[in-house]
Amino acid sequence: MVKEKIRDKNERKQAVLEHIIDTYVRTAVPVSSKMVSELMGTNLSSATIRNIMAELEEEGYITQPHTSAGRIPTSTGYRKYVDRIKADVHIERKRAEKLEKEYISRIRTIKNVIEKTSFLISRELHNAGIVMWPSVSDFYLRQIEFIKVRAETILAILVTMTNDVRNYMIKLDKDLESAELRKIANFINTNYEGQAFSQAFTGIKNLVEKRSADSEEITGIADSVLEIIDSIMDETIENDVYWDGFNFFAEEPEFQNINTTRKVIQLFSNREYLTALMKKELPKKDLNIYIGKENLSDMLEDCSVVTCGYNMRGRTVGRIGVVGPTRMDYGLAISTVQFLSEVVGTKLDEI
Amino acid sequence: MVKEKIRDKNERKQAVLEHIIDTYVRTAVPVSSKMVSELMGTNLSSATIRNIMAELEEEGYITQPHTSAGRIPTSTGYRKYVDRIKADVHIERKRAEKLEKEYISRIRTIKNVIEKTSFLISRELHNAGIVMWPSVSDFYLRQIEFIKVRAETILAILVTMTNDVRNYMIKLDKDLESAELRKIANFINTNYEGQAFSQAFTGIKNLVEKRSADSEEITGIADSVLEIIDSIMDETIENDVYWDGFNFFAEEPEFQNINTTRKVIQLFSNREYLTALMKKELPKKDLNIYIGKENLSDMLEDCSVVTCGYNMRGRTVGRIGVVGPTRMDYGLAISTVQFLSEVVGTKLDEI
DNA sequence: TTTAGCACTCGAGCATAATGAGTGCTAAAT
DNA sequence: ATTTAGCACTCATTATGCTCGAGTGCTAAA
Repeated sequence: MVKEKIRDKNERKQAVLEHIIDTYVRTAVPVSSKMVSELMGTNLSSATIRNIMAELEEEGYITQPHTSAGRIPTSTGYRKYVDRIKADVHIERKRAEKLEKEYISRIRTIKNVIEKTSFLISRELHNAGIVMWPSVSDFYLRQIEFIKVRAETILAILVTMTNDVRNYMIKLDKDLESAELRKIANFINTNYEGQAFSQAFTGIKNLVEKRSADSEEITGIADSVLEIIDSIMDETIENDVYWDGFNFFAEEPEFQNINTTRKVIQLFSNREYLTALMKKELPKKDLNIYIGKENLSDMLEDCSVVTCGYNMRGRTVGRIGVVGPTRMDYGLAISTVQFLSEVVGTKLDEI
Repeated sequence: MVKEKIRDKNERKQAVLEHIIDTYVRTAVPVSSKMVSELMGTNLSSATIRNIMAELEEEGYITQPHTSAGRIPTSTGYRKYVDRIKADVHIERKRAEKLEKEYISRIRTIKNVIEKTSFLISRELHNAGIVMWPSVSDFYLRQIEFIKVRAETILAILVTMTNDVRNYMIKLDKDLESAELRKIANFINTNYEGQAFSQAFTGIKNLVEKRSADSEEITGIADSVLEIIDSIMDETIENDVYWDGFNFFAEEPEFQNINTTRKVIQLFSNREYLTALMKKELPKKDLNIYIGKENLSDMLEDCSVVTCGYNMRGRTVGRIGVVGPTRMDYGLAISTVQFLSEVVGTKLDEI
């Protein structure tokens, strides 16, 4: 019986926290006990709510900007809220269908998917949408070609199964003839089409290093092949980040604060940080959420970042996400990012 | 004699305007008559200066934020100032040498030049540096290759004399064999290496359309060649814009004003506008300056834009410039942009 | 034509007070 | 034991009035 009561109480407390967060997210104004009391269907007076709110403040979930103001959630408060809702957040069928339809036209390359997705995230959530490309080494090889640009310099062109194209200028120790280059390209194209670049490259390296019989066509120039492959592998390991909708920040009331503004601009002026942030979480497919001060960088201390990995052929190869002020509709953000990460996965597999 | 006096007077008036502008640009604080009187070496009292300032205000060159404040320049004021100084602004030898030295290392491609230049502009002027790429059709052909990606789809790869690479996916009406593609590439490479792409392409079109004897190698597939050339020409006509140092805006006092801030963010969130702005001025090599309200767009009404064309092999093919608040050191901006546009020209010709 | 001198204007800074939203605490009610 | 009515208290916000001083415009004298 005692246990029962405690659970009741905790649930009520939780409900209060949720109401505070929901309305604060909507209005950007500190929430009063009276407000919460009205929102809770149960007829609890504001005085009771005040007691509960005092406890919530004690526990660090909410805080007062000043004595005679209502409460606003802390990072910890948002965290508790998010941890509670994240498991059972689901996108509405209608929204899901509407979003999926946006991918119908002109989605032929990964680039198309990346751009469309960051656009959709920013439009739907009114915040900056960010998308990390798969590393080129995770793409699938359709074709590789080498062009001799001048003595000892070649241009390697990688065409992926998704029709994205990458090129790398490579300086070699030894000069190669166009015919030799064609031989190498031919060897790779016939034996490795459809494989991931990383896989293809390690495959080639193994074969060449072992001087395997399968690679007799290129035995004479084995060293150069290894040199080429190594150079390309160096370049293809990077994950680029693309974003859109930074301007939505300017519309948020948080933007009144010059200091916050400066930090956000700083953030979006230096590519590296956002890239590092997403890269760190890359291997996992899971949803990941950093709220306010949970972010290690000052630049992000007034922001939250919600990201989720996406798969290509069953492997997690990139992440998509949203960056916005801490006062963010986490439910919507989670459901949208999570859903779109699935869509990105399917689209990538479809093309 | 009368004429002589009037010139004296006008010159004095001009000097007052210049002092107001110089100090306002430095301090961002309205300039008082006392201040100006001290700055002018001549011993004119503040009362006299006040009379002159009243005239300047009458004529629309300066304005008062409020009755008991000093004066700040208007767009017209800046304009008059700029028109007066722009002819005899020259960069100091030392600065010029220092800037030129920055281009020593790792400048091998146009991309390197573009990125270095926008970085230098933003660093030197503490404002956003913008650089418009030459259109690909103005690049010089080192090599062109075609890769057959699948039936009726080919990838065209353009390598420029500066080692920049562009690729375009082209859908054809008719299928072509790899051998045929190689023939076309070969034809172009042997006959047009070193020429500007635009020139090469029109040359090819003429030849092929006339069924000239010089093009007998490719007569069988003339239609396809024309189709390919047309597709590429469509794509290569664009001028991309690159920028850097947007974050410097956040440090200017103008940034305290949320409204200005919003507009500036809007501006940098939509690529098209800046591109259009520079494109419009492209054909001319001249320095171009838009001050405050002279800009047609609201987004730029608190900003000024200083741009200058740069040449490649004697033709103006792109522009570089700076975007900053109206309160900008125009002298420095003009000399830097002008000088760097020359440097860009030489560097492009060198690589 | 210049300038000293002075009245005038107006923003900035500061103190004071009223208002009211919202709280915390206590004592009574359930 | 829990809830709540009631009330004192706090403090941001707004308004008001005040002084200070920077800067002006104008006038009359130099």
